[in-house]
Amino acid sequence: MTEFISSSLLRQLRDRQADLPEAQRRVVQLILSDPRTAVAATVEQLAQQAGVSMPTIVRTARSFGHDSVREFMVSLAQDLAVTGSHLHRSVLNEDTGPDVASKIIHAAVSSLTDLGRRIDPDLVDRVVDKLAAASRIDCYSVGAASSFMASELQSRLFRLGRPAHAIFDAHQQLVSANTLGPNGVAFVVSHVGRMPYTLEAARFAQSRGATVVALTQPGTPLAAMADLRLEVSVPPDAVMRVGTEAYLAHLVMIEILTVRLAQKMGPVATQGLQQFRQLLEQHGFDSAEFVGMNPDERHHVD
Amino acid sequence: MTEFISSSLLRQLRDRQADLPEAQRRVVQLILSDPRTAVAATVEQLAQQAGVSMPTIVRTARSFGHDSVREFMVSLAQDLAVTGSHLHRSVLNEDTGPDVASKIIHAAVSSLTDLGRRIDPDLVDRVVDKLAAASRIDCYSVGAASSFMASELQSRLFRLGRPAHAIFDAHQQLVSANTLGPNGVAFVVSHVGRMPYTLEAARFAQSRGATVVALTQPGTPLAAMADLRLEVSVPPDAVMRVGTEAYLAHLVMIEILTVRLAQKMGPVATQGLQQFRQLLEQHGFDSAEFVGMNPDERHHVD
DNA sequence: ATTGCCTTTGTAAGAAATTTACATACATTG
DNA sequence: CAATGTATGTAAATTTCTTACAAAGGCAAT
Repeated sequence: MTEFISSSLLRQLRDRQADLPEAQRRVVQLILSDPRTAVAATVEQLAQQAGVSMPTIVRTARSFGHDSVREFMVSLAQDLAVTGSHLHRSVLNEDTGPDVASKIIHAAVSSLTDLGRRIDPDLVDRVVDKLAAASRIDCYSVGAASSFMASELQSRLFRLGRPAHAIFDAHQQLVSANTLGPNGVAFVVSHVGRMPYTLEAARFAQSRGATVVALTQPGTPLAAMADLRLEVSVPPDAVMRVGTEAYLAHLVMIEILTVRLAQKMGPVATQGLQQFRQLLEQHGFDSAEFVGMNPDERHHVD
Repeated sequence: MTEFISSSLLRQLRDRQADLPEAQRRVVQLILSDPRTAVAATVEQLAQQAGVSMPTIVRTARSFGHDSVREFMVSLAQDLAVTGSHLHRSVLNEDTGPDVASKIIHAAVSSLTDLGRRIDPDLVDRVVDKLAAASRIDCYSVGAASSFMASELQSRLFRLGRPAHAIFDAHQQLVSANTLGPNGVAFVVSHVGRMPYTLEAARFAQSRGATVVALTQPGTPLAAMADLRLEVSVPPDAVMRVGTEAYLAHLVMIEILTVRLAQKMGPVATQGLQQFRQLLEQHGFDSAEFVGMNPDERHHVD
């Protein structure tokens, strides 16, 4: 239903401005220098400020593939809301408190929208089908972060009635790999994707007929060997920024997978979940804090 | 520098439509029924489709505090880019794969932008100052998710040279609380914020003079007793409880805190961090995988 | 070097869209 | 049942956007 917007108009403006004729380049520079003001301006104002004629504004809009200035502006406005005009996203020392918060949030948001652009629904569905049919799903991971992801995934799968386990210990991963068999799935979560022991376990599982699903970034050894690659690429971190964006992307990916799985497994699973939650709450547990959430609660499938 | 946009225009449209006169209500309904088309439409088209006159469109724009239709549309476009028009954001059974992904991502994004709107930079700075000055920072948490958050926080603080510990065990939380003292900080992470033991530990720490910082949702017992409340509320229409969105918000909040802390602690800390990363990478590690790891867990990798 | 063509740009007219001014209809209240 | 106020539409006025066309400059081929 909803389409993701083409691709950052702001970025296009920045990247292609050099190829443009003089007058249009000035227009682009003006827009780039203060996009928030620019979206609100009329063609006349823009022309005046950039020191060009009105038709040049129209031409500029057309240069970027829009039929009318109006359309171009709408596009720009949407883009602006997402990227917040932070083409330079690293936090600087002189940034004030609000700046820091805003930049970090914008970076997070744009990494998620990026995920949305890159995601391949067919691949997701193939993974989901695999998960739905698997005789066993073992989630391997390394590192605190990935461990959390793996156990989050495991608990969600488990609550959907799928036989899932989370395995963090390298040795136990090998043991698991040995027994997965042709209908088993080894779901490996590792952003870096080059942890020898875990890789070895995955390869072993694969050699015994299991399917290896990898949640990792593109170009890693893990991605290379996996049967199904859920690739999440994240912009390289600037100075102080550490992997938050990868976590966010992983979490969201896991949510997408499990929601889709719940949906595909139909009302039976969905109902079961609801009952489960009620049960938990009757006993005074808070299901959410308990084991992460179930997909059904948030995006209740009905 | 960057300002966050007022507050969801789409939501306003939905909520206030009942109070509007007939003709304007029809306009709002038309917009709401297909916002993507609406932003691109002209006043004339809109008027025709809604079965009203052109001035009514102008009036509607003004009803929502905008001087011109143009301004109104820009606002709408920005809003649309963020919330993706999913006012009803639950996933439906008939949604296709792309729909599901899109809805989930939009939900995640809008919960983050929401965080951006609500965040109080002064409060953040007060917390940061506390963390910078603390003689000890103990991070308490409960549940798989929060545990991850707490250790993530701990390891970041630790790498900034702050004496931080992550404590998940209720009993050990009490022990810690006993020894924190007046310059200590108990940083409690719990979205639900009503876990008796942990609460007790926090109260105990407080009674002994320590500062209690809480990362939780508004209105919880934890929020009520904390000295400094970092409140994260999941979007109001998020039906049930914690889910991915709360995690995302927590992670981002932690990032904001630690980045700000690094910044305030000056170039020394920042440099240290950079050197640390370089060191890791020289040794073939990817710093990303380390994030969230306790230093003593490092041997898992390699 | 000059001609001719192509590209870039601006001017000014034209078209389209938006806003205002005003009039009408309907309801509400004294 | 007037009188006032609100809600709406009509049509004109205004603003904004687009097109047509012409001028200026550059580049290649003669």
